Parts: sequence; structure tokens; C-alpha cells
Amino acid sequence: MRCLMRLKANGLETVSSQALSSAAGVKPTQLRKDLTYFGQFGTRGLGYDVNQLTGMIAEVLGTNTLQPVVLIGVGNLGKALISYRGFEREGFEIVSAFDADTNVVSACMKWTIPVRSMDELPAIVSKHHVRMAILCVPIEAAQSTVNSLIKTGITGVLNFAPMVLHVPDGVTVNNVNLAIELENLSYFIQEHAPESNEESPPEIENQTTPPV
Amino acid sequence: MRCLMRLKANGLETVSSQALSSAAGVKPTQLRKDLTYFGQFGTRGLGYDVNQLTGMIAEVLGTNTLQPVVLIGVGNLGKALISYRGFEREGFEIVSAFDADTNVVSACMKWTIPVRSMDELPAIVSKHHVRMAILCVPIEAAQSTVNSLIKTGITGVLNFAPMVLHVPDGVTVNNVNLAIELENLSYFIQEHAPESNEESPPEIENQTTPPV
DNA sequence: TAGATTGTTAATCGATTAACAATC
DNA sequence: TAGATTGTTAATCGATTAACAATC
Repeated sequence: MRCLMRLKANGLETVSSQALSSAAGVKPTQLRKDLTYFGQFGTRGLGYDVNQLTGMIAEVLGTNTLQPVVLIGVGNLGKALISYRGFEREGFEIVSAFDADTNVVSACMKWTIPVRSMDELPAIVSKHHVRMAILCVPIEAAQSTVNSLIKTGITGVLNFAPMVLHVPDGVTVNNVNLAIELENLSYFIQEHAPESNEESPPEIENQTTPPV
Repeated sequence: MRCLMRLKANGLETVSSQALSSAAGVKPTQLRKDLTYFGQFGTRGLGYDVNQLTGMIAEVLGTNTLQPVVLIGVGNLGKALISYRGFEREGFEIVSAFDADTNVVSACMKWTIPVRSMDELPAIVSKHHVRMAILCVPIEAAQSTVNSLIKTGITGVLNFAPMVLHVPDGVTVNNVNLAIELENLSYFIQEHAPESNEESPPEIENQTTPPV
């Protein structure tokens, strides 16, 4: 998706699986095979229409329309994520943040993104048809908070608390665990380890994406 | 590793591949096979010695001794990561943070973790034998910063800037891209998507891990 | 010795890739 | 028509798992 967006920004209207895959750091056959899981989008002899492919992927990802999300827990990380402008560009909008601490709520009165108390959560979720939440509350509060979220109808949680959340079927949790990321890196700089096999897409660089 | 630490905290001295794998959410054969890549650590009929296995994994990960890391870029995210106590528990110590902005440096004078100006980087890296850096500078500064890091002898970079860093062989970059995490979650809450196949280890919960 | 559990082999499964017919 | 490039098949490759001999 990011490669396509860059091509688009550069005015390219068509791209071959060859070119796009090399930009993304995968093999052309891999790319073509993967795309066919969702349908047929290419033109033999020509390649893929950049706009059409972008639209198709956005639809698959569910980012075709701006997707509303809520953020729970306005601590250090929560603040960092609120100030991250990257979500918006990828099709997400933090419609509101929430915090259990009323001091935090009142301290953030005039932010561009409103910070509300937890009891306003159900109304906001229902008003904006929010389906995803970014969870950055302390670990002690994580499970009970996710329970509340699910009651409001949230079905996707991006969890930054380093613990396993228990959720019913139909609710998806994706975990971001920074300690594990660092351990992973540590493994690869040890002498015994073979080279990291993480792909580093070599062609497209400097996506104009602001940092966190 | 986290499952083992929890067993240890509970006083367990021995664990079977059966028990450990169920705690970790994988199959027993998978666990045994994976462990044998690093050697033989079990006792037939008994299982694995929790302490010995912990030590072995720590050695493989390179976290047997407290590993010094530096953090570059004391913005919103940098501050959030500095206040994250999880790294220490997993065997990492942020020996110093650095920022190019002298205002930031002087504003952080009396933090528990020192914040220094970039020109002090080489001396600190060499003094503490630092091999890993957490990079949370703005995207415009990311490539040039990583170049400086590599000159000092850093061989591992945990990169939060949403761009592809170019590094020579022998240097490992692990990327954390929060927008991709959210897109990934978005995919799984779309109706067309099959259930997320991310493992959720069901047995061990509430690892006593403080949040970010 | 009997029961338990590992380490390892061989079978299975799924994912990647080369090759190529279809077709623009 | 000739050149290019897709979509798809079949072959290859690698990872997971069942089964079981080794052995505590």
C-alpha cells in the first residue's frame, strides 16, 4: 500500500508486478498470487492500474473511508500516539481519547483531540460507529478496560499493555510489545545468530511519513 | 521466556514441553523441536529445568547480562519509551538518551536517565560498549542519525521512524510501524476477513509487566 | 520395572516459486 | 503480429506435526 501511494504521488498510473514487487521487497510471483486472493486486477501485457489497486487494497483493509478509532489511556504512550500524525494519513481518525483520571481529562481540555472521562465512552463509540480502540492503559487496568470496550461494541483492539487479553470470539486483539521487539533485535546482533531475514524493501524509500 | 519467568516466580523448578507449550500457545512438538536448534536441555521422563532453560534462552537472546542501549530522539515517543520500565526487566538498560535539540537536553537535566547532546554519543557508546539503539527521531533525521550511530559501532537499531533505513551488512534494523499495526487490525475486523490467526496463549496471564 | 517425557525421524501440510498458457 | 505481462498450474521448498525409539 505504501509503495503504491508513493507511485501515485509520483504520477505513475500503471505498475507491473515486477516493479511493484521489487519496490516492496518480494518476488513478482508472490505479489501476483497474493493479489489474486482478492480478485483479478491486472491487465495482461500492461500491469496494474495504480489507482484501482490502491482502491482495492484500501477496501480490503477497510481504510477506504476514514475509520474512527478511540484511544484509551492518556499516559506517556497515549500522548505520544495522539501526537502521531501517521494514523490519519493511513485512513484512521482518533475521534476521542479517554482517561479514567479526571485530572488528566481536565488537563487536556484544549487539545485538538478531545480527552474525555470513561463514562462518556459508550455514547461516543455509538455516535461515531467506532469499531477499533487503541489501548494504552496500565496493565492492571487493561483487562477490565477491554471488557468495557467490548460492551460498547468495539471489535478490534490494538493492545500496548504487555499481557494477554481475554476476549470473546468475534473480537480481535493485536499486540504491540516493545520489550519483545528489543529482544528480537538483541537475538540478531548476537554472533551465533544467522543474518536477520527481515525483508528490507530496497527500491522505495523516504515515504513522506511523519514520525511519532 | 515470559512463561518461564512466570513459572520461576511461582516456584516451579521443572516443566514439561506439554505444560510450557500450552502456556505459550504452541504445540509440544513445536516447542521441543525449536529448543533442539540450540541444544539438548531436557531430561527424558522429567521435562526441562526451568532455571537452566531460562539461562539458555537468555544466552541465545543475549540478555544474560544487562544489555546497555541508547535512545535517540527525546520527543513524545522517546519520553514514553524512557519511562517504560519493561525494558529493564527483560535485560536492557537505557544508559543514556540523546537529542539534537539543546533545549531538550537542558530541559531533561535531572531525569533518572541522562539526556545528552548528540556529540557525546561516540564517547558514551564506546564507554558502555553499547551495541543497540532505539531510534525515535523525526523521519527527516532518521537516515543521517543511523549513519552516525553506525560510525560509533552500533550494530542493532530498533527503528520507529516509518521509513526504510539503509544500513551496511552486519547491521540489523527492526522496524516498529504503528500505522501498519492498526491497518493489520483493521483488516481483521472487516467482514470478509477470516478470523485472526494470531495465537493467544491461553494459560499464562497477567505477567507482572508494567505498561508503557 | 512401569510411567513419563524427551529428541528425532518421517509424513504431512502449506507456502513459495518457476514455468507457461492466456491475452492485452 | 510481436512483445509484455498477467493469472494459474504444477513443482519445489520449508515448516509443522505425528509417531516412536531412547532413556530418565
